[in-house]
Amino acid sequence: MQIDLDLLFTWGAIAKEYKKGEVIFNENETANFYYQIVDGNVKMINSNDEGKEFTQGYFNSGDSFGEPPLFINETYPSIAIAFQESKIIKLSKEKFLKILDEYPNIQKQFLELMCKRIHSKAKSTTAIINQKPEFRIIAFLKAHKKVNSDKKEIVPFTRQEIANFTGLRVETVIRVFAKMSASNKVEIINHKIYY
Amino acid sequence: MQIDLDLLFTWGAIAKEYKKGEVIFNENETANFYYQIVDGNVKMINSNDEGKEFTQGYFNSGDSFGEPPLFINETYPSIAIAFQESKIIKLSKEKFLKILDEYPNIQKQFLELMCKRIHSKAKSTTAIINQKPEFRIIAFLKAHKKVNSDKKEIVPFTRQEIANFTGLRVETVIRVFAKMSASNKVEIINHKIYY
DNA sequence: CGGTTCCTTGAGGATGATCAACGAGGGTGG
DNA sequence: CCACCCTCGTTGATCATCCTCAAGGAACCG
Repeated sequence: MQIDLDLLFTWGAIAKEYKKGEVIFNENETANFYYQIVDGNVKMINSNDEGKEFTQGYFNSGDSFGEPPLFINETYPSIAIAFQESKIIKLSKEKFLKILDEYPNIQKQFLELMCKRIHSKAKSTTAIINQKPEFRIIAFLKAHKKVNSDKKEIVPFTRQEIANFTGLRVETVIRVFAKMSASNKVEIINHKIYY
Repeated sequence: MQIDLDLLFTWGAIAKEYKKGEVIFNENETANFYYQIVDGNVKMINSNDEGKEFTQGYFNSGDSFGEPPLFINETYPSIAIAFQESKIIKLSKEKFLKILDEYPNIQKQFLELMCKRIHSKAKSTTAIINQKPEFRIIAFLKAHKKVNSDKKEIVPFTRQEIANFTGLRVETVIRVFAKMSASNKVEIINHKIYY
């Protein structure tokens, strides 16, 4: 889902550059802007007391993120961080909500987007609860596979990232992949994972 | 969120009675209806191979449920079961989508509802990942506390239900509550939990 | 090259799951 | 009214699993 860039700029949006690792918004902060990535990518995470990280989601060029709190007067449940150097469009909450009022079609697309998010969150939560690390990891791999072909593709995530997504530890992820490789569920060539 | 009953009936909705434990829709089933509870309540769950249950959510009188797949052409990610004898309104997907088109205000309310769901799912997933059973349970208690008073209220869930929600086992839940009672984080009077 | 960042392996320990058995309460029908 | 049943709560013992900690090794990039 993305709103047309020209439209955004017409309504007074500005583009901002974020450095790698820069915080875009913080947990518990009030939501004042609509964000849409022009170029780069963003991760949303939570970290607990001991510094363990949990990744809520990755967002790439063209994606918007952090919308839900705009609609319901809630603070952000997670931190958003630029994962690489990124160019991101910001539009004030008021203007954003006005756009939705003016263009019912855009509103509908957002409704659909939110439904997709709920659906995928329901699936991933189920996978996480299901305990078995291998199960969690396979669910992650399936969810993030671009094409649905049978052909194995390289997995563009580090083991640490997969750990953060699945709520496991790096070492566990590594050991599970070793087992999965032995049973031909994935291929590992030169440390790179193919699924 | 609920659509006005008269409006629903005008559009051809019918009310159906479900017995306690009756399945309303199944996992992986195609979504053909909009459901709204008139009376009773419904739980959405997933169970894994070993029969362990995970509760995605409870829904009560006035709530609608199972909407996301209607918008995105996906199957249901979970099972919906009547938790008590319940009276539930069904409206065909086509008619439901037409209502949303005709009444932008209703569509907007659904958008807000979906945002609330995402928000609370983000919060509960974070709590679950956070590992520590006590942490998970406290998050559950907080999320389900009706009033936000300091006064302790009775917790209207069985330990099994809390276990299913938090992804823990009953015995673990019991032992954690025993500890929490000792440290005055909850009160337990006659097996009933107050938080 | 030299420094990051990422990956790997092993040993040991903590913790929640599992299994099994029993207790307690509440409702129902004879 | 009480005997029974059914659901819910409780407890202890044992086990499997993943986390932790520690120490290196490999790959990649300027």
